[in-house]
Amino acid sequence: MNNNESFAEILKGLQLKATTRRLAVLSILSGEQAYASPEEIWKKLKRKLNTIGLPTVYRILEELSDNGVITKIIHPSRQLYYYYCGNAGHHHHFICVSCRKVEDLNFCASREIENEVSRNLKGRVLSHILQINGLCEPCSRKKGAINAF
Amino acid sequence: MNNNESFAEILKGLQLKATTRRLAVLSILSGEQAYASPEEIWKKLKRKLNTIGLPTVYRILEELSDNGVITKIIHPSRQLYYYYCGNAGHHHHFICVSCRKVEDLNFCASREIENEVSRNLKGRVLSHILQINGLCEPCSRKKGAINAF
DNA sequence: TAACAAACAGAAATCGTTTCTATTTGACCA
DNA sequence: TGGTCAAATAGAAACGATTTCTGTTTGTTA
Ligand SMILES: [Zn+2]
Ligand SMILES: [Zn+2]
Ligand SMILES: [Zn+2]
Ligand SMILES: [Zn+2]
Repeated sequence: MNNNESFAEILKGLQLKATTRRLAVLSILSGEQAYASPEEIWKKLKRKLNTIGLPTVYRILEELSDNGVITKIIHPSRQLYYYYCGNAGHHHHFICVSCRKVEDLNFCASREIENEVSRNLKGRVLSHILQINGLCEPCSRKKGAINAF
Repeated sequence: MNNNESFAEILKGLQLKATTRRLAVLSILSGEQAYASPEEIWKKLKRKLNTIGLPTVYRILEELSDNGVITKIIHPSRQLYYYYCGNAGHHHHFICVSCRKVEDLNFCASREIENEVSRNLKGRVLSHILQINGLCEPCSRKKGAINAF
């Protein structure tokens, strides 16, 4: 089973049509080594498709993100970025604000948090954000990398 | 020492002038029970000051947030919100996406994360986000509250 | 292959946020 | 207390990432 077929399966499972556009977005994104902006993804898509609108890219990225197929990056600049992470299961990310590399963290405090919220606050957790912003090893050696964002 | 005086001290410590505008922003924000948007804060400021520009509000909020005096809320809608939290020391928040209440969490995984990043990834942590989005106790009882944001 | 809802293109609008420049203010000191 | 100067601000304007809208196309199912 190649990537396109497995992506089609994923979309079908979410009751989303396996359109050329959606498969192309997943193909591009899964080939990226770093998180990418909607416009960057759009520019790459235009090379392989006759026509593709930027609003379509926004819509597809949001759909896939809402369904957990891709990850939305919370960038300090507040611009939107997305990343495809093959790692199944709930986890969080260390992102490099300089070169945009994404690395998995094997840590999540969701249990402790859930306990505290439900016990002390009697509230209901809908979602949680845990993201570490920093510089990856190569970037932390470069002087001035921190100014790049 | 009243609030204004202590806020002036804080600003002085940050080498920021204790201007009428900055003190007014802190006064408004410290009286809020919920996180507020720049425009909402601006509207309240206009009631107590002759003139105040919206760009000024944005600038002051960002300054105070950068210096850790107030907290920036990472809202699912990606709009900017700020909150004044009197609780000194590093901590994180549970926010209600319906009524905008903010509650403190006594939990932060920064040590574990720092260890994992520096040991496994050899990277450098610049900042981390940990925020729990949900519904507070009263809102979780109301039907339809989840649709309010 | 026909039918229909879902998905899309392209243009346009939206609006939260930032930039810019002239003016005012606050901190400091004589 | 008044003078000085950099810091801070007002107001207008621009910005640009994101969203909305409408007519058209596409994918799925039978
Ligand atoms: Zn991952
Ligand atoms: Zn988690
Ligand atoms: Zn707090
Ligand atoms: Zn923390």
